Amino acid sequence: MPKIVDQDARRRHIADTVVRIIGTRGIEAATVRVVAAEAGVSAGAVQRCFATRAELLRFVLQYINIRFTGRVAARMAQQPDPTDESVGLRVVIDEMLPLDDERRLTSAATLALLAYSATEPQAAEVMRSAYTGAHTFFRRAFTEESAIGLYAVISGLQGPLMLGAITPGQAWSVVDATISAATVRRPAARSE
Amino acid sequence: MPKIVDQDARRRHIADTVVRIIGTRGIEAATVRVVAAEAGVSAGAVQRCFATRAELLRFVLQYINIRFTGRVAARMAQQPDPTDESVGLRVVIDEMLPLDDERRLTSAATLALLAYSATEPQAAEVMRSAYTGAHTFFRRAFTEESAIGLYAVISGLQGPLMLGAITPGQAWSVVDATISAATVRRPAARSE
DNA sequence: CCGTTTCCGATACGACTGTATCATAAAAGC
DNA sequence: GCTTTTATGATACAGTCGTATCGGAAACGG
Repeated sequence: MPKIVDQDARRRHIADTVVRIIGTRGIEAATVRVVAAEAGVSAGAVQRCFATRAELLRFVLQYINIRFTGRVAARMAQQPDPTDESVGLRVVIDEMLPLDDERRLTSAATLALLAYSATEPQAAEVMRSAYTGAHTFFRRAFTEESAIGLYAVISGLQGPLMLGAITPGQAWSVVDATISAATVRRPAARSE
Repeated sequence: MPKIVDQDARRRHIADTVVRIIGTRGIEAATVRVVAAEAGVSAGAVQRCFATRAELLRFVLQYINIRFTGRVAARMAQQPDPTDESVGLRVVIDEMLPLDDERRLTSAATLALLAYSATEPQAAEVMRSAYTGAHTFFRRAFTEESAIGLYAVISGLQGPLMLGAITPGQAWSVVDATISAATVRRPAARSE
């Protein structure tokens, strides 16, 4: 056999590169050649990892979700009380907002891939399952309506934040107000 | 002079076509040739109306906003009480949500152009001014925080709605709850 | 140490991209 | 009615796209 490389690791490395490219230059710049060059691999390597560009973009979408979960888990692990639900909520929201360059890249890429999903059924499927996952998470603490609303607020704040139309402080104020107004799942948890 | 055509009308017609193309086949499909063919004009005509593709996309972004304003105004004009603020609010929100095929096209195109704006400073400028306009509108009735929050909710509902992850009914429930929880601009308007 | 198998990077291909150029046809001035 | 002027649609061009193909390097079985 020829020199074996860890294909899965390479796929993740390429996906990381694609997120960076889409986040900085847009989805149209994420061509096979550009991705290969930026990732430091040959164009053939990209082709062998992903049969088509559509498959690559779909994988990137999944990868962003997986990476997101991993980051949240990592941050939760080093919290004093990892089981505290409100802390977990805050970490998840914080990780979703484009509050630094790193998360700005991810937000921009996610936004581009959401728009991409609007016209690509297979990508839409991936996006939908990601949405279902988020929804399930928020449903742990809130009613269905509040869960949808909170997720919508966070998603909707990404655009203005990226454009610099609002400040991170304003975004957090809105999030806090939304959480306060949200109805918790178990009324017994609140004194009302 | 040769046969004169209404350039502005042609620009709007092309922009309409571009919205349809982006909404159905994605922004990458909005090439000069495809746009020309779909609009029923020559490629040269598109070139003469818009010097570059970037300029075309920027115009489409502006055009969507102008068209949006026009539609809201048209719907308001045929309301029994066009000055009723709550009715206006509801019309604006209704027009922003992808609740039929027409508005779905616009939402998908807007989403794609927002993602595009994330990496194109000039388009970002247009997007920002559109955001400022919306913000100003919502500020007429609500506090700044509530205005940002309401706009974020509506924006954030577009994705799940387009994906079919939530129903229009759920979306409206969330919007209603958000409006109810929002603090109005003049406390005197409410009995508290 | 030598097939043999497997995967590697490079190259090839046809299609399509955005943009520039250009001959031509149509309207306006007189 | 003829000249002048200008917008028109077609074509040209260099570059890039996604994808298919292929010779050769690298590791294993023997």
